[in-house]
Amino acid sequence: MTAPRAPSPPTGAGDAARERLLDVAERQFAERGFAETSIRSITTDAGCNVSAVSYYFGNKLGLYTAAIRRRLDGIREQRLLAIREATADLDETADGLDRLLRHFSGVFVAPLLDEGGAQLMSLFLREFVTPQLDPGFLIDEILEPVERALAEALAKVSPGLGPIDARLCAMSHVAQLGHVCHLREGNQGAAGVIDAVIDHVVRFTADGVRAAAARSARVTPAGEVS
Amino acid sequence: MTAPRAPSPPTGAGDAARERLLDVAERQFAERGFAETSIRSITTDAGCNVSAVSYYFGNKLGLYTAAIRRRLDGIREQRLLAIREATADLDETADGLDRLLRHFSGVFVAPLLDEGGAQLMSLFLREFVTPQLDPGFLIDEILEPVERALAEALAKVSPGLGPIDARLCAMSHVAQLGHVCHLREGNQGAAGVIDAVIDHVVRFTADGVRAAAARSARVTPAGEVS
DNA sequence: GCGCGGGTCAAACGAACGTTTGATTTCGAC
DNA sequence: GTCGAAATCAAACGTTCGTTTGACCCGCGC
Repeated sequence: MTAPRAPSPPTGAGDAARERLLDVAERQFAERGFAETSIRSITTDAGCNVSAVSYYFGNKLGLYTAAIRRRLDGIREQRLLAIREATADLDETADGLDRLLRHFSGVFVAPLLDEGGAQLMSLFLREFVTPQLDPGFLIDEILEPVERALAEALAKVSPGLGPIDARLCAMSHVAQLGHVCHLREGNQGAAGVIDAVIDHVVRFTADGVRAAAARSARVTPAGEVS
Repeated sequence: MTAPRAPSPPTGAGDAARERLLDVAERQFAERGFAETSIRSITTDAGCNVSAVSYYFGNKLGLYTAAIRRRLDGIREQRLLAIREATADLDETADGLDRLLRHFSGVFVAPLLDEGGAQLMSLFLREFVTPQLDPGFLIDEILEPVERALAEALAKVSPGLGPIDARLCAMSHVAQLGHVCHLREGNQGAAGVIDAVIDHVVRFTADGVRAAAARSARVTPAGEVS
């Protein structure tokens, strides 16, 4: 009698059908959303039986959750790593802010340019707007950690920028990048335009951060750290 | 024999049930999305029969379309009016940029603070991410006209700012405001925090616009208009 | 050779859905 | 009072959905 009928999935890896299901589910959930995608459509594309979903993932929501979780940690760690890389060799010249923003932005939108990467962003955007999981799940798992790390990095490379202003500036930057992802998903603008827009976003944020830092420095007397 | 069984809706207004259906549909579609909301749930809340939907709107998608259309023009015109108002009395001091951004941003997020206004923004966000209508419908109907008008206004109040930079800066500003709407929808941050965030966004964009205008003025010799 | 369990399958189940039908009610015009 | 169209209704239709069932296949240990 089928062992893994329990709510907990059976194994962890090694099953070919399991991976195929996750691949197809990621694509179809991203293209059409959770409710508009049927289990039968996924299993047909994956070349297996409908009962494979309940066998490996318990139910439809389990498959959806697994498809998101499989990618979530990777994306977040890529972004956090990009921040660390850009702030590691900081003791050079004064263009640390520009290098940080440019490197981070490149990593942020990189999935958009890959084959199949845009659909991954679409999957996250959908879960962000129409949560099937716990509301705030994606905020806690990606948005908040990345924004926090970016805020700390901004404060590090921008003398005089207070923590609150750094947080707000990080929000502004992430907001712009997310908007670019929106537009790119809707086939708005060819892939070549993306680079120009990213260039603008990096300059725009850098100018905003510098102005905020200057404003803080004017309030807090110069030479005083923190 | 029922007259308006044709795909075209019967009357235009005056029916109480019709308006009740639109009210309930707007709320439920905003809360749960198109596919997750059933006609029976809407008609039950509206206190009428399921066939009223096909009677007044043809089918479920017709009801959804009517619910969006009913609000779309109003929101867009409010935003465009806010831009015109802020650029009309321009021949005053030099703080035209700040006044424009502050006024426009206030109107943009105003629906969020009303009772029932947040759900309206949620409805638009959902259609933006998971289009049930023609893809790009909302972009053409709201995003593009508003961004274009804002870009023209930015160029007007910012001497030296080229049209392309103006467009990009308008995009950056709208992106930040849309992000605020996202967070507000997810109950992130109390209503009081919104004002502080909007203050930051206005300052942030103003700094970015001024820097872009200064950069353009450096490339294009001063005194030369366009 | 045999048994056993993981993996896969076709088939069916019950529920919920969007839509349609045909009758009934409502109501102003005459 | 009567007629007709608009409006509303209960009921059913056909489809699709997520999920479950029970049998079958295959490879491995003994």
